[in-house]
Amino acid sequence: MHSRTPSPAARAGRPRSATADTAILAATRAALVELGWSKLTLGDVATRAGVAKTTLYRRWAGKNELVVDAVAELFDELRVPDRGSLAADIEGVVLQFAAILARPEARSGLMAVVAESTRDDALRERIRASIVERQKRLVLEGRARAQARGELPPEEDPEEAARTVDLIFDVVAGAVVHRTLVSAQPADENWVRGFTRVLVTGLTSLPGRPQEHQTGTAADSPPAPGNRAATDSPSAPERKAADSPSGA
Amino acid sequence: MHSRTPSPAARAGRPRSATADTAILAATRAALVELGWSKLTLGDVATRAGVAKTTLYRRWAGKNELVVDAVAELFDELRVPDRGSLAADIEGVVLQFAAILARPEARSGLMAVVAESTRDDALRERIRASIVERQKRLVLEGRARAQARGELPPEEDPEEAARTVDLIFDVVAGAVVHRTLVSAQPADENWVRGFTRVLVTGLTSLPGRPQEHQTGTAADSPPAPGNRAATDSPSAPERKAADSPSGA
DNA sequence: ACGCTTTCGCTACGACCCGTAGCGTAATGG
DNA sequence: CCATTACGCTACGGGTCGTAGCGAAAGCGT
Repeated sequence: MHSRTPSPAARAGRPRSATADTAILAATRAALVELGWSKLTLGDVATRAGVAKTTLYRRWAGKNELVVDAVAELFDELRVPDRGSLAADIEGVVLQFAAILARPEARSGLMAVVAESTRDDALRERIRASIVERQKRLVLEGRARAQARGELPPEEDPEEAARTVDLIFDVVAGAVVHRTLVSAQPADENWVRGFTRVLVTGLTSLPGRPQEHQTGTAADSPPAPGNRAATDSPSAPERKAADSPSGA
Repeated sequence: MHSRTPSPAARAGRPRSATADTAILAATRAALVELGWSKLTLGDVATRAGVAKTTLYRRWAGKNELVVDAVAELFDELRVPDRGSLAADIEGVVLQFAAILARPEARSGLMAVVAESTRDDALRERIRASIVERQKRLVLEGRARAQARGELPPEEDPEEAARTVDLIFDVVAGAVVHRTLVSAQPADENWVRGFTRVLVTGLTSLPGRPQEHQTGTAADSPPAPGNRAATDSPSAPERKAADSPSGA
């Protein structure tokens, strides 16, 4: 063995410009603010970033993938503040989420790529990995903290717990998105307070597993409801060519 | 006064073909299914509908407005079934809503126009009037029914009540949309049951104006959080030219 | 220092779609 | 029968797409 590649994915030749990546993503967000999704063109982004249009196509397959990466960076700042109670923690996270969605580059970009992802499985997976999964971790973190405080009981059935996390996540993210983008009204403190009150009340005051009273089978869902924790390690965000310069 | 227009908006000349309208909207939905939003072209829709491309532009300002009208018709079938209890009624409506969102023409079309509406106020108003408002009426209907049953107390402060309706609407619609489009998992009976349980528990088991126990002021929200009930009567869907052939 | 490899900037290109103008024709109402 | 409006059709300039091809630049290994 003579030619050992010193580090993975640094094989040979001229390396990709890292500054170009950040410039392109920043230019994409700027273009989203000024033009919105539909009028954003890759040629324009390339000009703003000071690179050639062909460079863009060498790194991203198209507009969709580029915008996903550009928007994903906006969610890097999300944290779970320790405010002392479950309700207060949720309020804090929701307010942060709402603040991000209030920015025009997120508004116009995020929903557009989600819409596109309904016809493009690879794109949806990219969104899930780079945006959704990061948010879901916040829910897990908040639950762990609430359990440590004794506000929530420790989970018994892990599968049931996972389903609850998914439910909470859909409710929280969905409500904020709908309030912000569809109803077009600010998710300000008042709204977040009312929303959190309903959510926390609904979560804490319902018994662990009440009764499968009416409709029928409630807990014997088949073993594979989704594809939880089955699409992770391989086939990362899968850039067009090779390396993965996006923050990560 | 001699030239009395016999009926409003039927002034003179050749009337617009009503069949063409339905054909165009149906063709739009078909194109959404086959091509999705991004690859849908107006020329293609015109060909499918058997009309000239210019006819499309005489009636709709562009792709956005056309798709809004085409998708809006999908929501005509929404009803509030009387299942006997608030929880069961909500489950019924949510399941209907989920069924509509499961159709590909709604998935790819709805989110795309919502995304576009973030930069186009007229488009957002069109969506609100033709889609959102219709759904919100279901919430009002369900609440009235629950009040008649005694499950919910009659509202005291009408402004507070309106705010609650908006909150419920954002939570329900947002959660279903997020579950369906972002998480990309079916909003089936099991999920709807769990979601409804949390929502109904949160709504009913919180007293009308409880205690500002931990987080702080919970009820003294300022009087004007949004601009409710201020954009209604004038400037209807405002087609491009004149008449309004969409179902209505 | 020398190649080898990969990236970069640039130009040019065919293909496609947009949105409109113009024309002759069809369908109503007065 | 005439004014008015809608329709189908064709054609057009303008813009974007995504790719190909080229020479030059920037690293790595020997």
